[in-house]
Amino acid sequence: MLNMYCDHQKEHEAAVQRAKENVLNKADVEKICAVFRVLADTTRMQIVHALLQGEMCVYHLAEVTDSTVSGVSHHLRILRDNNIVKAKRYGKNVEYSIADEHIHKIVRMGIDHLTCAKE
Amino acid sequence: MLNMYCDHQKEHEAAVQRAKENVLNKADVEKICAVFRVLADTTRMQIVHALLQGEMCVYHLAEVTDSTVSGVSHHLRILRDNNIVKAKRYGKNVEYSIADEHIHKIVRMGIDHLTCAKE
DNA sequence: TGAACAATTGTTCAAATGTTCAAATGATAC
DNA sequence: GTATCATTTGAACATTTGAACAATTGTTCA
Repeated sequence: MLNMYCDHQKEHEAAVQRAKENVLNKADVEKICAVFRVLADTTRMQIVHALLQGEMCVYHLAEVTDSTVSGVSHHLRILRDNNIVKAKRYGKNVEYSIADEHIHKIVRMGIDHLTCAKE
Repeated sequence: MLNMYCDHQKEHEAAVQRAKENVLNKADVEKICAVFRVLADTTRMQIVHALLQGEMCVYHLAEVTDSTVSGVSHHLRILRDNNIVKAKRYGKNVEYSIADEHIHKIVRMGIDHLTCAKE
């Protein structure tokens, strides 16, 4: 009998109820996860972290992150497509920067979670 | 000539300098990314979001997220291994909850980023 | 003990992902 | 126009990943 499945149902009924009422719709979940998915790659995280220090071109990003220019460019495309960084062309060079104040906060939070976990 | 590579080097020199001085070490980057990687899956995001409403068992989580108990259990293992949720056994049942105040904030931030992007 | 329930684990497979190299595009200066 | 620099793109490859199923472990109660 399904209703008997969880002995603590009464205690946790309210939480389950709230959870069912607050289900995020599929599209929203997908969008939220997309941001995290983009930030879940070490090379991209390094790129974003570098850009928190200021505008920079592919070449320097490759230097700082110890990757190839091509590789970084691929990652920058993903970051751009997801509105995490933005690009500006100055003649031959393209300078990248963080697109959104939220990204600062999200990354900062990730770092905080790390340093807190260390203690 | 490498030094000539970026015409804006002078303007962005400082940022590059700071970025090089602030490089996160490999292990730290990996740990930060791990959190994001775990939160980057739609099923896991739904699980975490549900748990933000309160403690819950696998069965209810499967119900709320419209997945199989087995699948949810696999995901819960990943979430546990990464200190995102914690488990408590009450007799036959295991109740899960969010492990860390930071997770609340990180997820909240992800949702904020979404709603802000909508406007 | 065994029966029934709750949850976890192992394995397999298709799909998605990151990295690399070579080629192509964009931009400037001659 | 050509030459050169800066960046992007495409394709091939290896790796990682999540979903699904069956089998297993842990717990309670008769």
